[in-house]
Amino acid sequence: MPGVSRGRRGGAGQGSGRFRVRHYSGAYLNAVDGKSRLSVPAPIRETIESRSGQKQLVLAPAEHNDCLVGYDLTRFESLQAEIGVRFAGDYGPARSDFARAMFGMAETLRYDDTGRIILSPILKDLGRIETTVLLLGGGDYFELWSPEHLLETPGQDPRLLRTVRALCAARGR
Amino acid sequence: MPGVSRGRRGGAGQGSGRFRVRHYSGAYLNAVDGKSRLSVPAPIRETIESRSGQKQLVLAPAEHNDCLVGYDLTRFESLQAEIGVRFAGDYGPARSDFARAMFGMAETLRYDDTGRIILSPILKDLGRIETTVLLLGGGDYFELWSPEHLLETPGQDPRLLRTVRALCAARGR
DNA sequence: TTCTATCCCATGCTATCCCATATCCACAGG
DNA sequence: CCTGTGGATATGGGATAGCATGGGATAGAA
Repeated sequence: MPGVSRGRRGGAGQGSGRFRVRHYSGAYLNAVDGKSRLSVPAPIRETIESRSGQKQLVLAPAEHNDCLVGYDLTRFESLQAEIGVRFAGDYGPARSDFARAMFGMAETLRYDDTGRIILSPILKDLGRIETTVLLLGGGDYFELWSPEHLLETPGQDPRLLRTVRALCAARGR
Repeated sequence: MPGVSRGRRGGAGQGSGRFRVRHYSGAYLNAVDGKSRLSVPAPIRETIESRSGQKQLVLAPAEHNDCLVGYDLTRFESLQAEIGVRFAGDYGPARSDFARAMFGMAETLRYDDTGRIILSPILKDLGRIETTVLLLGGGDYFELWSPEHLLETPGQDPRLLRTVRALCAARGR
C-alpha cells in the first residue's frame, strides 16, 4: 500500500522528520468533536509553519467541488496578488464581486497549542462536513472533504478511493 | 439559535491570537441597536489595528453597490495615490466627481473600548442599513451590507448567498 | 432644561485555554 | 521477525476569558 499508513495517527504521511516540508501531501482522517474542533494533522501544521512562519491557515470553499481548501498565509496572499494582476486596470464591479466571494467566504483561523481549529457551521455546511474530515495534500494547498462525499463523487482515481476506504476502515467506520 | 450558532456572536472568526492578520476575511452578521451602535467584529478590529495601529476606521459608500466600504487609515490614505494612477492623464470631470464622492461622503470613526461605532443616519441611508449589518472581508478593505439587499443583488456567488442565508438563519432572521 | 452622544456596567453565550487520557508510531531489544 | 517501551499525537471535558449586546448614567450642545 504505497502511501497508506505512515503518519502518526491518521494516515499517509510525509515522514515525521525535522526536514522542512514545503508541500502538502498525504491523506489523514480526523474527527470533528462536539465543539466542532478539528485537529490539523501534525505534518500539515509543520508545512504551514515552514511556508508561512505562522500558526494560521485560511479555509475557503473550493470552486468546483463541495469541499474546503486550506492555504497557508503565504500562499493565500499570493492568490490575492494574482487577482490584482488579473483585474489590473479593471475598476468595474467584476473585481469587487470576485473579491467579495473570495474573501467573504474565506476564514482565517489560528490553531491552538494542541493543533486544533474550530470549524464554523458555515464552513461545515460548505464542505458537507459532519463528524469526520479527510485532509488531502494538494501541493501548495490541501483539501478538506467529507470522506463519504468524496467516495461518491464521480471521477476520482480508484487508488485514491482505496486509500480513503482503508483509512475509514482503520478507524472503524 | 439551536443548530447553527457560532462565533463569539455573529460569524466567521480568524482566531484571537496576537498574530498579525494582514487581510480582511470572513462574514459576520451583527446587530444595529436603537442607538445606531454597531459592534465591529473582533477579528476585523484586530486587522485594523494590525495594519494601521489605530482604533479607527473610515466608512464610505461603495462605487458599484449600495453598500458601505470600510478601510483602515493606512489603506484609506493610499487610496488617494491610487486615484492619481487610475485617472492619470484624465483632466475631465470624472476625477473630481470620483474624489468628491469618495472623500466627501467618507466618515472617519473611532470605535470605543467595547469595539462599537455609531452609524450616522447618512451612512445608514447610503448602505440601506436598518437593524442588521453583514460585514464581509474583501482583502484590504471590508464591506457593510444590508443582508437582505445583498441577497437580492444580482451577480453574487451562490455559495456566498448560501453563507448569508445561513448567518441570517443562525440569528433567527 | 431637553435632546443627543459617549461612557460605564451588566449579562448571556461560547470560543479558547488548560489539563487529562487514549492511541498510535518509531525504535530498540530479545 | 516479533514485541515492549517511550514519546508524540489526537481527542475529551471542565474552567476561563473574550465578545456582542442591552440599559442606564453622565456630559455637552441647542
